[in-house]
Amino acid sequence: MSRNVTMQDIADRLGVSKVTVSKALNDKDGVGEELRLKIKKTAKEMGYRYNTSAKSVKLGITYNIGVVSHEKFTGTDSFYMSFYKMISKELDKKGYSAILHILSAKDEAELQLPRSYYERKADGLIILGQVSSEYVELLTGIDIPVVFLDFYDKHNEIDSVISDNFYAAYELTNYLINSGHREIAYIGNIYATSSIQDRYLGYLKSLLEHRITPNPDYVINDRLEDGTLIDIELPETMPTAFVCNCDKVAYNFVIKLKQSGYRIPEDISIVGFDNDIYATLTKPNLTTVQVNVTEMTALAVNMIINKINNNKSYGRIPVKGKIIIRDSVKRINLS
Amino acid sequence: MSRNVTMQDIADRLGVSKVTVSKALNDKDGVGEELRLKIKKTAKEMGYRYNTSAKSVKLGITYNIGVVSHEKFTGTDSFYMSFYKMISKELDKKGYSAILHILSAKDEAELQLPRSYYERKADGLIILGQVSSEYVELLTGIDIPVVFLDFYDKHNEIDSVISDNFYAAYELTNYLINSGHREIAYIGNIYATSSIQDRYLGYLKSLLEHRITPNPDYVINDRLEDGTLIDIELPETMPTAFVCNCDKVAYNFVIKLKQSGYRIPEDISIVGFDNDIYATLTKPNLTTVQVNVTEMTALAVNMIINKINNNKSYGRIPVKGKIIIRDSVKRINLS
DNA sequence: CTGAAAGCGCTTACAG
DNA sequence: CTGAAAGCGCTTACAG
Repeated sequence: MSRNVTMQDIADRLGVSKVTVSKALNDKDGVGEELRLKIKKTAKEMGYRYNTSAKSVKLGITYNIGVVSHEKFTGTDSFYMSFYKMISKELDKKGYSAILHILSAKDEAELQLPRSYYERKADGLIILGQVSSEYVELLTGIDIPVVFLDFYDKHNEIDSVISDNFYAAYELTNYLINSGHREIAYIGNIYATSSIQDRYLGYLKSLLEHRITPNPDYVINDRLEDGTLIDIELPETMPTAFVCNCDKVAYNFVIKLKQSGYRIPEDISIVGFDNDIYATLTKPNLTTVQVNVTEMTALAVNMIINKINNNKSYGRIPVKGKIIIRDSVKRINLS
Repeated sequence: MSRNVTMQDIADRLGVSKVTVSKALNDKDGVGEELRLKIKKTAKEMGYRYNTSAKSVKLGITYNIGVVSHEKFTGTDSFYMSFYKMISKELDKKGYSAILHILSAKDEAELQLPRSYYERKADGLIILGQVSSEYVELLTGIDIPVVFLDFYDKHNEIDSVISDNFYAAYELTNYLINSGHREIAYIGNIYATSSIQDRYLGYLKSLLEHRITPNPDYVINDRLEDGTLIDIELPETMPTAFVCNCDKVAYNFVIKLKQSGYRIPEDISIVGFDNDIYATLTKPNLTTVQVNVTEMTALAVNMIINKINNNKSYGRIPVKGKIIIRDSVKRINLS
């Protein structure tokens, strides 16, 4: 357990220069194959550990990526924390490390950037989930690359990977209509997040395409703009189906419907979004949409690394989700 | 958005030396108060960002902590991911960043340490959750401090913060006995993790203290040693109460009991552990134990930082949990 | 194929 | 209170 073995130490032991050691360990040209092997072997024997900091000073590259997510999205049963986990694994594969920064509401309001930025600990930032447009504005002005994940903003210059909420909601509503439903409501605060909004728009497109006149009473609020869930009010006249903006809300809503005496799916059909734990906790199990976390993660990681290396621009990249058919939708006999 | 402002740049602008700038920005002695203020102001104006890498080369300190957690503990509804989130926030408060490393079963078996170690990206490691004893052995031999969180090993030299599973299970079982129960079973594979084992032992102590002879049929397996949950077999003669090693298992078990025609808590009482999402998903809501994540996190973070700075040793520190009384236990009339 | 020199941005004694 | 000098461990031209 020798303290701080350096390239110089290896060089001394072998009677070569540290330049040669550096080349050998980094698999660069300019070292004989035999010598390279010997150097690597000696490095291992001596317990050499690469000093990333030293490399960073010289090259200005840390091989760290900061991942920023708002505290309001990272509760106990958090989708984004498992997203972060995937990002961390994916970055690790590519030789990078992931530094998480939970963005507090206070720091967001005061436009405080994460430590990894102020202290040059990261070469780029992945923003996981929505932040205020002021904060987006701030992020577009900093001098390291930024990629937005699962969220986009009206700023057209930002690079983002999003799940194709619009298209998925459109398909899901089509599915409902093809199952014979005509009275279909949407549950979600369409001003709270762009996800909820886009899902609403996809729902709306499906309605319009099928010449179903949208009913304003059928757009039902589920939360405050800060994300706090509120009690969902049933409309005066009930539709035959509800599109819920997420499985959790669907779960709560199904309980409420049952308490009001409705049977699912006999009386009321329900679809959710996310395919998270609530989808199968709900009885009957929810027909829902599964976000393709794996692909989104891979894309975002590739984007940030490419942006770091050659400053590429990508724009907004939607990733298709997948409809999971389960037992919460009734097929209505068409008259 | 000037690229790469350095201390030298600030010094030049102000006609002082970079040494003075360094002292001012680090709040060290040796600069006039007025000059210090002027330097800080100029740094801000010029958009100076501290270069941690450069500091690290000189000082050998990265202000990063690696957090290592086994992939098997970090599923979708993961307790450990929210634990990690707390750690990240707590470290941030102290000026550190948290680098997550998901330990794959393969890397664990091959005794591969995380990148943050091999590349000197971290000053210390927090191990979140159980790893194999070979891996623990490996970790005790490395030359940066390590703190184990929510897990300990027979190695007595390791520093660890654990929830006091033993004591909590003891109290929980006492509560059952005080409620009139005498036939009490324990559900959990007592060889799978030290948590499950300690909870079992606390249960056992309570039994012994109350002169209740332990019944071997009342220790019931719930999982394979790799963590995969298995179907729980009901004992031939049913006890009046079950201590489940975690809420999730309790949740599944309650469903099974109901399917077999038992009512909870009228026929069978149940207690869980963890107070996670499953505690309130279970109907009736579970009486359970809440792990004090906040305090455990704060302790672990303090420990690792103190170990880095003055190599202190702590040993095994248990943190008390809190019993949450809900509706899953029946008070039996004592004859 | 191998290596001497310069430099990345910072901090730490030490001298004035 | 202020700063010149040395050095942390590495990499990048460049020369041999």
